[in-house]
Amino acid sequence: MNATVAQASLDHESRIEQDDHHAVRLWLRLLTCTNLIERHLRSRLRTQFDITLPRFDLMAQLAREPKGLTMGDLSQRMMVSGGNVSGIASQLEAEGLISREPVPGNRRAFCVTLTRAGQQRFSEMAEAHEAWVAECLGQLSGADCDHMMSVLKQIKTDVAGIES
Amino acid sequence: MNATVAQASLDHESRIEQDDHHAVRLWLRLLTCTNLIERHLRSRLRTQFDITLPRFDLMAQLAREPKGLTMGDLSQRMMVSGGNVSGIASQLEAEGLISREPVPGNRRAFCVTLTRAGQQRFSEMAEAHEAWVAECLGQLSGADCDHMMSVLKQIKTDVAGIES
DNA sequence: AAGAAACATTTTATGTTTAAAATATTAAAA
DNA sequence: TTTTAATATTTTAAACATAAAATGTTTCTT
Repeated sequence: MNATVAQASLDHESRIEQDDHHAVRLWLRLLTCTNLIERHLRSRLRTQFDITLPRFDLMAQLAREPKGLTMGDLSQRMMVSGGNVSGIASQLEAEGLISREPVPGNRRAFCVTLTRAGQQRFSEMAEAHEAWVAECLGQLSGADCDHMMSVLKQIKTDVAGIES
Repeated sequence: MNATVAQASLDHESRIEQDDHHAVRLWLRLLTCTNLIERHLRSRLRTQFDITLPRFDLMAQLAREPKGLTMGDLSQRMMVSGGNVSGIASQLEAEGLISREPVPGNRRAFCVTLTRAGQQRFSEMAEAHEAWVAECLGQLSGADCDHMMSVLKQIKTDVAGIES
């Protein structure tokens, strides 16, 4: 990684370089795999329900919180920018799937909830979505699934610790 | 998954439903993890080298093929649309990092290669990029890494088989 | 050779995403 | 009270992404 390292540590360095290469290879495969599935789901949502993945994700967050969420909550949970949530929410509101109502004690915030139509629509989509995901990942053994879950959890922790 | 299934198969069905839930949970974690790392790399590339991930990816493809690639090759390898490659390549060309030259025997195609400056620039970035990825994934044991690789390979195959 | 089909790329229109600026509200400090 | 800082959201500008149309080239058929 650094051409100026002492020759005495060459073995060690080459070992580290190899590990780095392995890490990159794993990363590329991880990325390809995720993109493949994401593309698949995106395409199905488009063709079957004429909806985009971000819109579906926003509705999924709301479905988990019947009491509603603020725009900021949504931004945080979806891990996207506030401006992004703002745009997506506008579209969903125009379609009558969500509603934005002012919060009594706080004139800055809006409480976003699924409308009746939104709940109905989402439950249909969620069922199909679950089946599509199972189609992609269902072939994995329980052990593989568990192992992946724990490794990914560790990665999540590792990455979160970097920027601190 | 289907509310109309016979009661006699309830155990079996509930088992399937549970597996589906597991699949969704795994998918969400996979997505979160990948996004986390991608965001991290994107941000580092931006701050350290003032370049975007797509531009870096395009240069990475060219770095692997010193003889150059056509626009169509790039589109296929990067798994993005041709129009997209066209736009990204224009910018990189304007910055003098790649060059597009006509192919002798085929006036339709262009051969895209890294310029001298592009090679130099990319090798700096690649070194840093590798270290960043290792920072994210380097804590994994060799066994975990190998296991992930094989599981992801299977997933890739499974997903590819769906749309056929 | 002429026309049709396939190929390689670019352009256009539309939509997504982010960062940053702008707007407005609330809370805290002087 | 007035200023300041923090909060919540929207708007704007730029990059990215796709599909579809347009352009030009090559190959195949007849």
